[in-house]
Amino acid sequence: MISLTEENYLKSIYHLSKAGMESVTTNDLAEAMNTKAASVTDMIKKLSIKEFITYEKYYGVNITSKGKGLALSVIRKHRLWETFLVKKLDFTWDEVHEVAEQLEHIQSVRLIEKLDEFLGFPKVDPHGDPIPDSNGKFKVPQQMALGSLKQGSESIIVAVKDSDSQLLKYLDKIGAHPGKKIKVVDREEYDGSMEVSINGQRFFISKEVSENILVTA
Amino acid sequence: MISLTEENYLKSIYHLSKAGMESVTTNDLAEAMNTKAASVTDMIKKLSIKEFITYEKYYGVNITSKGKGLALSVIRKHRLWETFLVKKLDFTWDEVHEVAEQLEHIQSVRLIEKLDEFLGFPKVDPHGDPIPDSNGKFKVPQQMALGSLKQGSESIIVAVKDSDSQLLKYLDKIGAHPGKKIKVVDREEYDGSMEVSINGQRFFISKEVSENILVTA
DNA sequence: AATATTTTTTAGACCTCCCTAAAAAATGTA
DNA sequence: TACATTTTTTAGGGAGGTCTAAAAAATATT
Repeated sequence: MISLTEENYLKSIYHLSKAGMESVTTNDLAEAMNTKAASVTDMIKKLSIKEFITYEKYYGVNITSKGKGLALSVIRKHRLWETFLVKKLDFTWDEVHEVAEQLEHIQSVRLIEKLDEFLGFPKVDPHGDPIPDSNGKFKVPQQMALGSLKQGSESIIVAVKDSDSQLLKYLDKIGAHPGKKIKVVDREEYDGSMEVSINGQRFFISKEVSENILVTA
Repeated sequence: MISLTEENYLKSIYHLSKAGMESVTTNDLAEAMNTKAASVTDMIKKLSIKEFITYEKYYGVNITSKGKGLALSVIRKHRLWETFLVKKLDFTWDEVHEVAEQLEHIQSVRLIEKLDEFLGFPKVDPHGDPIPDSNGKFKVPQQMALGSLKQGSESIIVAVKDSDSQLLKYLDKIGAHPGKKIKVVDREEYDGSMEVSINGQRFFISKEVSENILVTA
């Protein structure tokens, strides 16, 4: 049996190792989990005994395929629940994260298969992130940060990186949803800010924002 | 903050005090919670400090109105989720209990209000039990055990007492759902068994079963 | 290379919830 | 009423998860 806390650690380890490639450090994990390094050391010992990760003292953590499988099943549940909340219960996309953090830990294979079916087997969640299938497989989306595009280039929004509620509310306001076309009208090299056009309207967005909008060519 | 375990204790205390009227004993609670009397003593101390119950040594436990409110909100969630599982995800009524036991602990007022709306503000769950509103109010159903009816009497099934999966599967098989008419054709005083007719078909049912079928005149 | 700084681990402790064993109170019986 | 039985509580301890403080290892600086 795996505990709720262990699932959350595993999810963080999975996400951190995707991002950084290198093995995950104790400190990174402590920050991600909002806890102290000492607590992390305790937990990673347990997770490595259970063979969800491999762990070498003073070096860091690597996720095993067993661990990856479990992390992906939690991520699958999280994204299906988010989709449910937005599509069926009319939540806005900035409201779903917190609740999905709880729902992702419900243990019932049948429930999640039925939910998937009920939602029409969606491939991405409301933020544009891919939903793994029951085997943990999903298409790696061809995506890059809007902030890395040259002036004049046009692209389609596919996802939003951060799930911060403030950011999502803002993107909602300017109409920057997955699926929408976005054009880089102007780009300021000094501070990385840019002027973009969405739905024929123009907006100035900061570097921070432009790096959180993921687009495809 | 209230823990998952505390919520479960409170729910049990609520149900036991409904059933027995008297104050709830440590042993009853231990049996209901599948734990030991000593553990119960620990927990009821905590719950009484938090003023969800009053507790007198060697006497027993009484639920406070604060405690009742919380128990009812958990019960509301449980029954709404059961309704969701049956109505939207095509679960059968014998499959829902276990999953609803987990879902009932999800903390989000908004979620449960939206879910209620999505389901069309149902008044009873799939087993015929009333769903409390957000203030904990619900109509106390006029109901009695089928087993207490005289030979020849006709009534309508309103609910099923036990949520045991075996029982529910059996009731499913004979078509004994809430809403259905049922007639006591014959009644055997020796062992309390009876012959009943549902949908024009006749079945022999044991005393145990007849006491778990709740009907209204 | 020696020293200073940062990161990580160990040690010891606390809280929650559970347990077993034994003591205390309540209840039943002769 | 005195004794036996049952119920409940206390005492002490264990597993999961957290923390702070201090030690150990790794890394950076001079």
